[in-house]
Amino acid sequence: MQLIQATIRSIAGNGLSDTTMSRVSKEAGLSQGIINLHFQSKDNLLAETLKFVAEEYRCAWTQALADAGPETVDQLAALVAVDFDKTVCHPDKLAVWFAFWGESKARPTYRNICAARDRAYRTRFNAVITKLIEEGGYTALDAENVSTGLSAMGEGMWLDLLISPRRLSRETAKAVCMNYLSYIFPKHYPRPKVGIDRTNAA
Amino acid sequence: MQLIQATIRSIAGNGLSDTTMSRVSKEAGLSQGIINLHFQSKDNLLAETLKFVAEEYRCAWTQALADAGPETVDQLAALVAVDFDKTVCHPDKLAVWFAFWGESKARPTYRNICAARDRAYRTRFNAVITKLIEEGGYTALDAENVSTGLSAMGEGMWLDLLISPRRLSRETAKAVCMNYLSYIFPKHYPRPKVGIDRTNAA
DNA sequence: CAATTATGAATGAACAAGCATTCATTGCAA
DNA sequence: TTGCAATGAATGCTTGTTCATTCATAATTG
Repeated sequence: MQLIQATIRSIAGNGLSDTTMSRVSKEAGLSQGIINLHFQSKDNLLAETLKFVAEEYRCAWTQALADAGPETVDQLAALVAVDFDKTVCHPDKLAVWFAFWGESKARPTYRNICAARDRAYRTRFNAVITKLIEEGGYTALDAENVSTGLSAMGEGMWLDLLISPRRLSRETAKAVCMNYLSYIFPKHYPRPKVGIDRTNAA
Repeated sequence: MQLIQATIRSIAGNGLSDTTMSRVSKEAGLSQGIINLHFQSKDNLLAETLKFVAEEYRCAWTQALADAGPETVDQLAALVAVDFDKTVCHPDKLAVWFAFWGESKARPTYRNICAARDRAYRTRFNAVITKLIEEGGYTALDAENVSTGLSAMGEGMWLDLLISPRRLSRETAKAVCMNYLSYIFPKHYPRPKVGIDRTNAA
């Protein structure tokens, strides 16, 4: 939807607290009243925008998992990779996530949408990691611990990509996560060559 | 300062976009005009609030480093621990960080404060990790990679603590980070017993 | 086939509510 | 009396929302 895309751009460009009805409709090239016509209220537009981004994320990892094939190793690598996918990890989308996370403590609506996304993803994530631990005989590992740490690392990378995109590229961020995997699951992921790629990708 | 504390509580309770001058002054138990008297403008109050939290964080890790003694192993453990310290990792403070991170893409003022905090911290963090790599003869490790990953994991944990404080305690979050360290620096950090503590700390 | 009507999306001026900011006034301590 | 921190009513501006009106297209009619 044209208006949701305009909202995403406005949040990225003006911040959530300076995202007004008139700015969004101007961004969309439409008139003032158009948002209330289609979304009833501003609150609703914002909730729908968050839902849109969350749904896009869900689709991305579902598809990635399907494309990865039957091997658990590939499935886990695919789940990590999707976090740094061009669409999902777009600067504007990152800004949207952080904008809503910042408000989520005060707004149950936002928090619930975020928590639901998290639950769905983590359930699947946990299952893949549990399977890899079993298949690989990594008896010393705890699935909950690994999945909590790995997904936290991914989210922290998003913050770095949001705040200092100059210092970090999506590729480098992914490489750092893969490096973590290579230490946790040494039999399944190659230890990358020393040094992180410092070429600055757009 | 009384007004900055009130601002922190308001951001945590109402969100940044519903944090108004009247709400903050009411929260502080003072009158309408008081903020402009002491801080000139709302923008300035918010910037000072962010600076306050950033400064508090800087003091915390500086002190932690001083208290840790001369051993590099202890220094790194102290830097990880401080992220989950009761004061620094307080729910309201987390809400403040995420609120400003969410706006930072649109507001250079906020972004600069965040980036400055990041630079100072990461320089020190990197130095400690570099030293441990040298001392321990971990030739396969790249300091930049390890420090990027570890600090990202810490920030991701903050998000989990903000969104789902029920699922995760500060202690558990720290344990997950320490588990990462035990895989990266096996000679220096004990591998914790399997399973993460799931007791739900307040 | 042309003329007319019906339909629903889009408009933008108007409105009340809430906002940040100002400043003449107050209260209090020195 | 003096000096200064604090007040809170008043101000002008911006916000979200409404709704009578416009516009473009589809359906109906003679």
